[in-house]
Amino acid sequence: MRQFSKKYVCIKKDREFRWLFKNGSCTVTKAFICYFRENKRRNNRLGIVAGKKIGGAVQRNRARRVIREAFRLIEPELASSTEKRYDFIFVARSVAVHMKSTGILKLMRKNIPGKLAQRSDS
RNA sequence: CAACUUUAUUGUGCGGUCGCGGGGAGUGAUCCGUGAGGAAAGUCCGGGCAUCACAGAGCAGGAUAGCUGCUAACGGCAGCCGGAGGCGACUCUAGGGCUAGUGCAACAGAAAUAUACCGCACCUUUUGGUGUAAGGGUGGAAAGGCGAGGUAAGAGCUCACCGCGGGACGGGAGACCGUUGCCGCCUGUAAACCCUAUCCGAUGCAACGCCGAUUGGUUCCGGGGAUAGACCGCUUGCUCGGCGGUCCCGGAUUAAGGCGGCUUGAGCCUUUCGGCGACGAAAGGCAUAGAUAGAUGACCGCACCCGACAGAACCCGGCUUACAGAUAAAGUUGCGAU
RNA sequence: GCGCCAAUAGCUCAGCUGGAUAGAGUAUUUGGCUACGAACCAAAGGGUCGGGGGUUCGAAUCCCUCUUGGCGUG
Repeated sequence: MRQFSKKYVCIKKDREFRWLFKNGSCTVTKAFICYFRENKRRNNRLGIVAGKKIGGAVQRNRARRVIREAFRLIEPELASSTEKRYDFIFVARSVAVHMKSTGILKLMRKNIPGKLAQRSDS
């Protein structure tokens, strides 16, 4: 298990990861599995998990970078569309290694906003 | 030209926009410059560095194993010697000692470090005895091989040649090589125990050093409070009595956390000199990651063969393993041409 | 990152020290027992001993190397 995220909007602690896996909602695509839950902070927070399953260090780094880049692009859209802020954890799957970040971004646009809306309705 | 052998280098490149780590400049917005590998890998060896231990020596345990050198050191490298393979360039080689001792050698075979089954010969006699190791067969291995002499039949029993071992002599720095009118013929296995020679203290940056409060734990010290009652420990088993503790404050210690260690080091490049070479010496030049859940991605343009294996985590020297291709040098063999 | 183990039948393990037959339990299949099953009894099949190389007459075992799992350590 390997965890990563950016400095000022990161999820670091092991217990936070566990908490999200247990209590968060999730959505699944071919490239990643996304867990998310509303938080009470000012920022959206990000955590990425790239397990040993998907390959060596090169493959894991690649997956992390691609997901992080895609999240960087979609984050302003999420922030502007709703007042609420969320914690996200992306678990990389082996397909993500061979994808471009634009491909991941499309998957995120397609899946995430809808799911967020669903949760806030219910 | 074809088929090879060896060695070395390289590992998409350039420009633009956004994004990330470290550094520098600035009050600041921001700007400048920099940012993974030959294996960064496996963690198989050797060091540096750090803490602990340590008078010296020995035993035990581990490692290495032709020689001479190189080196901080090595199980690495260079050159040479011996052995094996190849027409050759060349490649591979744990390569000390079973003639120090002990152990092991299944099955087969008469017999496995010793012997006599079938044979062969002689003597007795119809069955044994004696002498043999030519031949047969077994096995990885059967008292060196082969020929002649010799003999009842045979045998290094004797002789010539060859092989191996020892001694002597000569050459070499040494491993070794050569000669020999001398002495011998000894199974294999030490990646079996072991012997000989040389080397080795242990643990590893999650080492180690420093900082650290309104927090928690632990034990100790100092001061104060309480000793009405309760509880715990000690005081011999019980009762009484006694002593210490509980609560508060301060200090020490430790854990989460932060900083250092953290990149200038046996450094890299060029030239000259010494050396067959590994390498060493001198001169000149270069600044080249330092993260701490862990930094390199996305998009656009151009070119081509459309880019392999793959990501630093204290640092070096090697080894081993993975690797699409591209380039250069030296050399061998074969064919053809001149 | 550092330190250290293991790999043998479908599954769980022994054999490795000290070299020459790969074995046990379980599972599978067949037969018996039973009215039928379970249990029990008897038998059978099933092994590149993780891969490669070396030492040896001979390697699951000894040596080297690679691969795959697992453990410890803040």
